[in-house]
Amino acid sequence: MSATVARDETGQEVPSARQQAVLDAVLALLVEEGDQLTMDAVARRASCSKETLYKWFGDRDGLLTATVRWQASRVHAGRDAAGVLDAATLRERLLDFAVTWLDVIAGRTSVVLNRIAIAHAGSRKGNLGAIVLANGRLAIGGRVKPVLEAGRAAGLLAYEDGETAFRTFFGLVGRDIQIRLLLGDALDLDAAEIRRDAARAVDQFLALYGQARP
Amino acid sequence: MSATVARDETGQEVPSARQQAVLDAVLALLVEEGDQLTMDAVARRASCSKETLYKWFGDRDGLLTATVRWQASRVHAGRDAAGVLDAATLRERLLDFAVTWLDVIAGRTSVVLNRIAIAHAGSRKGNLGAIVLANGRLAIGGRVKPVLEAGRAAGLLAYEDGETAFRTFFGLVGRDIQIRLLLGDALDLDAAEIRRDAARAVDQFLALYGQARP
DNA sequence: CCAGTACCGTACCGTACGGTACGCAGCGGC
DNA sequence: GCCGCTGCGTACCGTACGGTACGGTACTGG
Repeated sequence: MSATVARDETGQEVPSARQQAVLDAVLALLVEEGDQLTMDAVARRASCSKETLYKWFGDRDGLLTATVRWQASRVHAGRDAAGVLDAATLRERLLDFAVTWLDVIAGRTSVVLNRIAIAHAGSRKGNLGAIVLANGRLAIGGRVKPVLEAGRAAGLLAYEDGETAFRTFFGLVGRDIQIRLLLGDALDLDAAEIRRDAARAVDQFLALYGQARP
Repeated sequence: MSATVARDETGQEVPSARQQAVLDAVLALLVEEGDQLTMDAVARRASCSKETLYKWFGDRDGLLTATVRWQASRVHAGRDAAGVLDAATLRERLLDFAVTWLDVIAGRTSVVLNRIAIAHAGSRKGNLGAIVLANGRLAIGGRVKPVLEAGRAAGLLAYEDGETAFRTFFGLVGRDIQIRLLLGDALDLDAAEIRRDAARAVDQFLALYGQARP
């Protein structure tokens, strides 16, 4: 109940350096060991006592939640410089989103964390799922939609419902990749393939929603 | 080791009526209780003994595998009458696939089974994931691609790689729906919305790949 | 009528794992 | 130096659950 814990701009507690090390250990274990993560293993890996884990994170769910948040806090990078768009810039911005998104969902960490969250959503108390959703699908949506809006304002895109347009973009980019990875399909994408996929998705999106500037 | 078990055309054993009842009990429990499925619960629900469960299915994994296969065997309906396509028929066939697919992935059973399979894929022995994949994504792919081929043969579609074209179709239909449901997002689609979504996806797909018959 | 088989119900076992208790070392404050 | 605090290491507890054993019942074939 100390009043000295740091908090970020949204009021979330930000873990101390030692706690971050513990959370990184959790991520490492998750990636290496598949998901049968035990508190003992975490304590051993992080060289801390189980009692400390329980003191800091409450229980196993708390540890998982903190881990997911911690990972999420790393992904939020990316600049969204605003301003009036031209066609080339719009394309480039969409391409950037697409590449970033594919990089994320194709990463081992994302796959494992999504698996955890999905399993969690299956057994009541589905806040983990909500967190992952908020920091994945919804976060990228929140960042892409303003770009689409700017594109429409500049006369480069035509659509009625921004949500629908974004979800189409999402579908064109992700296709079956995420579900296949979650289900254990090998399917490793290298950077070149990701760029190709992203470019194809952007081309298709612009073919559907783009229009020449009037 | 009785030699009298029935087998289907692919050599899979097909469960007896009593066994089917057990598997249905598993499905019901899965849907009702989230996924913390215990052998005790199954035995109680199906009014059979645990010993029988182990005799029939080997172990818990075997029971899960049989359940997934059993559910998969139900979905394989759907006529694929071949022949030369005209534009309206092609559209209708694609629409039918899209509606069917959305119906499946939006169903409680599919969500729960996918969750099980994904959790399973996270902890070694990922055959459950492979089975779900084979009967979901891959099965529908196998059925859609011939239709696309027929459309191309009829000069109604233009594409180079059938796999890519199909995956685009898949992305346009599914978008973020499956991952959101798996993560516990409420998002309940009624039949009308599914039809709208499916129609939009087909329109978009034809906008990308369709061409007037020369 | 008996033997064999199939299966239900239930008691039981072993263990893995979440969670707690306790001893001990390092360290800052008085 | 002594005291309290934080946190490591480890031993420990309780329980849920996978898997097994066993007794009892119904049915079938001989």
